[in-house]
Amino acid sequence: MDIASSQVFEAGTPAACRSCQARHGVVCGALSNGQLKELNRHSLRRKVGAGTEIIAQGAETSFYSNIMRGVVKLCKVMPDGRQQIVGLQFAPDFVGRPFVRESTLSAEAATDAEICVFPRSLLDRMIAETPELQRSLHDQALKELDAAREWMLTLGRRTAEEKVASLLHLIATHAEPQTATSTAFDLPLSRAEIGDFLGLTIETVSRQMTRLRKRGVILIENSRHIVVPDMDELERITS
Amino acid sequence: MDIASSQVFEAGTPAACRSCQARHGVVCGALSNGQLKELNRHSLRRKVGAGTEIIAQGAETSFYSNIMRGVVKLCKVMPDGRQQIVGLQFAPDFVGRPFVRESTLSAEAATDAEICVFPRSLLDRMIAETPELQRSLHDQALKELDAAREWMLTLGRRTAEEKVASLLHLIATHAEPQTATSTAFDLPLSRAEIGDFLGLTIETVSRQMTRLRKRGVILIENSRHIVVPDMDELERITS
DNA sequence: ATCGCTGTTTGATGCAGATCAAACTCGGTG
DNA sequence: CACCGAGTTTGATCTGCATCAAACAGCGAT
Repeated sequence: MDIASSQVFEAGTPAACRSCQARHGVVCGALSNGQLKELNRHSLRRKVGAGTEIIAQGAETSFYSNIMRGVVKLCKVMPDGRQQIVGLQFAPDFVGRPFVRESTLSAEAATDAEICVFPRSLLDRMIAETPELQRSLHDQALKELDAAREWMLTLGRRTAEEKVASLLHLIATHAEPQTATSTAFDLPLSRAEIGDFLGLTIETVSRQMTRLRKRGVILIENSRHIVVPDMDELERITS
Repeated sequence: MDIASSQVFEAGTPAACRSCQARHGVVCGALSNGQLKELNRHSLRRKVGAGTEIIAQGAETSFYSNIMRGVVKLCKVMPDGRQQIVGLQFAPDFVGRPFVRESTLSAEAATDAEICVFPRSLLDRMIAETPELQRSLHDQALKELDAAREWMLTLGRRTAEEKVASLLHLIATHAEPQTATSTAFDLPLSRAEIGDFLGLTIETVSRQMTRLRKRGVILIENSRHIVVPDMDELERITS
């Protein structure tokens, strides 16, 4: 399950990363053609199944990734097992903590995903040489900081109903296919994961979902597929 | 009360910022002598009283600051008045959101403080020209991100008692004068502010403080001055 | 001193969400 | 098909924190 396993960089075939050449991803967009070529020689595109741990909490990291497809959750767990999701990342986000060897959180694929994996040492060097890349990662860090703080407000001050509505709004906003007002999307998270993101139990999440359904705010096609007839209505509940 | 008032930069006397020359602060440590001189010509050291709003939520910001002394709280408030503190900043932290015109949160002096104020346009230019400054601000953003995520765990998954212990631990860690195991410090926050940081009410904060006192974990010399006989004991409660 | 104001503590009661428990759904498997 | 197990929903009850209410402490102004 460990993406960092040595065969990735040593025994694996370092295939060119076509997506990166196409300038997807936070990292590749900021590089020169020469750098991109070098990065491609040492990077590898990987498909990972839902639930795969990409980075372990407390472990040394030897690589960074770009998310090319799918959703990755960032998790913190306490010694007694209590758990909190502290961020959701979507393509084309960057995963990894520049400059610091040890990760204070775990990153896990929430859905099946494709990621583009770079050796840490190489990317650290490129960051140091490329102000534009530094800037690009700085931007992402600030974006994540805003998201984290917005979520602190949700965790600290919103009711269970508002929390669930906020989560649905967040997912809907990041899901691609949207019509004018109505939106349909797949939830990348189970009820348990939603609970861990919102600081609630499974049961409370479930109850709030059915309350929203009974009020006509959402349709639950199945537990993972949601339709929102009117996004404004959902946003209103968010507060 | 508005620090950004025009007289600061137009009518005020732009005194040299001695602290910055001494390389305090996140910004000044990363600049060349020439840049520092230019920055000094346009920056101003200001004393602000506790409660002064430095940046208003939703307002355009025309300046950044370095905290030279005191504590600054970062706040988000909801339309209905519910409020969440999303960060505490101590000297020599940087205050302001690079690259973005409008602030999504307010910054307010929690204690009497001294800050070093720079015009936004000038510092933005220096960031663009100075990779080391970019790096320095990037580092701070990552540090704040780690802190925000750690606090998300506290908000989502810790009990009231653990929350209060976590806050005391946080403050104790950032307060300067510490003996080997025992620590004494001033709380920079009122009970109401602590509640807004922890997602609790004033009453619950107060009750948990007296519980910790009765158990001998802390001494409350007065409501703002705390002694922790054994930091390990406090840390244990934090979980 | 006495007043009045603001912040804090303490007490009594209520309720949102946790916990405990059981039924239901659905996709996979022998 | 029946069976199983994991995930989800629903119901009954409990509890930690919120809410409502009142006393208390500190402190500047008169």
